[in-house]
Amino acid sequence: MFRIGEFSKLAKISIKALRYYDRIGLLKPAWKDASTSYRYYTEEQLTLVALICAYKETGMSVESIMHLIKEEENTQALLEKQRSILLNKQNEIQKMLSELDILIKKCPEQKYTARIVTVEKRLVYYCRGYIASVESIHNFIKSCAAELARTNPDVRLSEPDYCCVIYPDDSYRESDIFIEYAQSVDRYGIENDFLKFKEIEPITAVSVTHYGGYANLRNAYAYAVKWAQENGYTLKGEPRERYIDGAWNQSDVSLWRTELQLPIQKG
Amino acid sequence: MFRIGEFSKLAKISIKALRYYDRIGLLKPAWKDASTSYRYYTEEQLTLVALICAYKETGMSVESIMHLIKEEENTQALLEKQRSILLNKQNEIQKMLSELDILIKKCPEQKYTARIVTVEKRLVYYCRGYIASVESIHNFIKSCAAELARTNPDVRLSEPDYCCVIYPDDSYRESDIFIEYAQSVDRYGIENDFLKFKEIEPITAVSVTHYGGYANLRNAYAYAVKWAQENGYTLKGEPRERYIDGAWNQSDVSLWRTELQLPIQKG
DNA sequence: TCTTGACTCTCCCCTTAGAGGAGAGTATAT
DNA sequence: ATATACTCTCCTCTAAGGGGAGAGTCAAGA
Repeated sequence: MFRIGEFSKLAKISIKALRYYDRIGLLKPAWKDASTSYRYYTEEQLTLVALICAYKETGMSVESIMHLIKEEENTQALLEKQRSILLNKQNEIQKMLSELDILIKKCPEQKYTARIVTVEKRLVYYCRGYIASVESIHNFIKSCAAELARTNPDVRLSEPDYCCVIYPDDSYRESDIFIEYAQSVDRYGIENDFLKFKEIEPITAVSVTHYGGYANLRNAYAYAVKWAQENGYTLKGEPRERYIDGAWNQSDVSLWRTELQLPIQKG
Repeated sequence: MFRIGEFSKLAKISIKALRYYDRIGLLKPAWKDASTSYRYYTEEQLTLVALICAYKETGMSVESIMHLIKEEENTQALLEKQRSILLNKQNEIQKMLSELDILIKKCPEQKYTARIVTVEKRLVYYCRGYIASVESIHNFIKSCAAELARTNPDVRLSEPDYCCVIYPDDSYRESDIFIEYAQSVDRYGIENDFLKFKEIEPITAVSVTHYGGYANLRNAYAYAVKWAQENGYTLKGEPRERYIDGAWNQSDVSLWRTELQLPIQKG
């Protein structure tokens, strides 16, 4: 039996970590003196610590390690899950590096041009729901189209096309984004919980087209708002986003095209 | 002027983040109503948010972004620093992935063999200091050798060789590890704050040789402790580690060789 | 003018995996 | 008996906000 300090040196793990693992139940000392609260560990527990540390080397969370140690979950599955987490992180870092390169090279800012558009009153079908992130927006749009085809095979998409997304939530969020997708159609159809029809009010809006990924769509907003301001308009109503070209038809991100419509009124 | 909700939607940033940035001073609202505490933002601040978010896309900390925004530090330098941080993370993830592969493939455990060694009383020079992590141990050893050569050019390393590292700290730590490096020599020399001489007491120890990286040196400890236990010895004294082959002479990690000596006594 | 619903405020707790330290109790060698 | 080393629990801290409670505020419709 070793006291915590000696065990710590033999196991090459900090005392703090041992006490923490005791507390959360990952590794209880073999015996704890009830009167002094001293922790005592056995030499068999050295092997267990080695296993825990091996798992930790993979970047796994202590919670997952706890599952593994107690064999509550399938080991291979958890390891594979961890691998996919790591691959994900790798991708994120790749993205960050390329963003960094853009900043280091001081690439010229995108030039925007604004124009006034009027969107007539028209009939749309629309769906509201939550998406995990803006990257997965086309999956949502696909499921809307599929739902329309399933429940209203006779409804046709109409010209002039109108297809946009608004974010009716109070404020912006990074995840679990609440969105509304709308697409103009030629007639009313059958509604359900997910898919409904409505007439959208006509608006006048300042329109700005953004090329590229969605991360710097903010710049388009900033430009549009500034332009409206300078030209004596005030904003009124929910901004709309029309995803024209994107991951669904263009693999080159720089060809993605998104139109922004900020409803305005004179004054 | 926009209230926080509308500004949040236009800037595509959460209200919580805006309030947080206000609190830490990264982005104060253009005006704050003293009586209601309402925050009001201007359209110029949209551009600023876009910049902040662009920096955030690189994974930079808000603290660094604050420096960049306030132009307190050299922009290019900070960006390059961030790049090296990211490259570092990339390496770590690579390591984790290979550790994961080892676990998934259930590679057979290393087989250890223990033997009893006696280390005679002998004269050593020794240095104590802190190292950032066990990976940088050979740099420390190099600086010890350099110090000896500088201050005691006439002192020779003696046979039988004795060269080891102990961790005289109370317990194990991951970083800022306090170590003592010792190497046997043929005579006393001039001491200074860093380098000293002493005779080490003779010990009997159980010796186990470990091949490979230091991450699973724990297994060697576990084996040695168990072996000592089963053969009726009790541990007594600081474990010693002899780094025989390592990063300094072998690029292939699997060829690294480390000897563990756990001092024991019969009983 | 009143009300109602939407919006905003501050304050508090929560997240990981422990680190650092204070103050008090305990083991062991001299 | 004491000195020193060791251990205990408890507290606060980390980064970047998220979630929610309870209270106050704004703007539009009745």
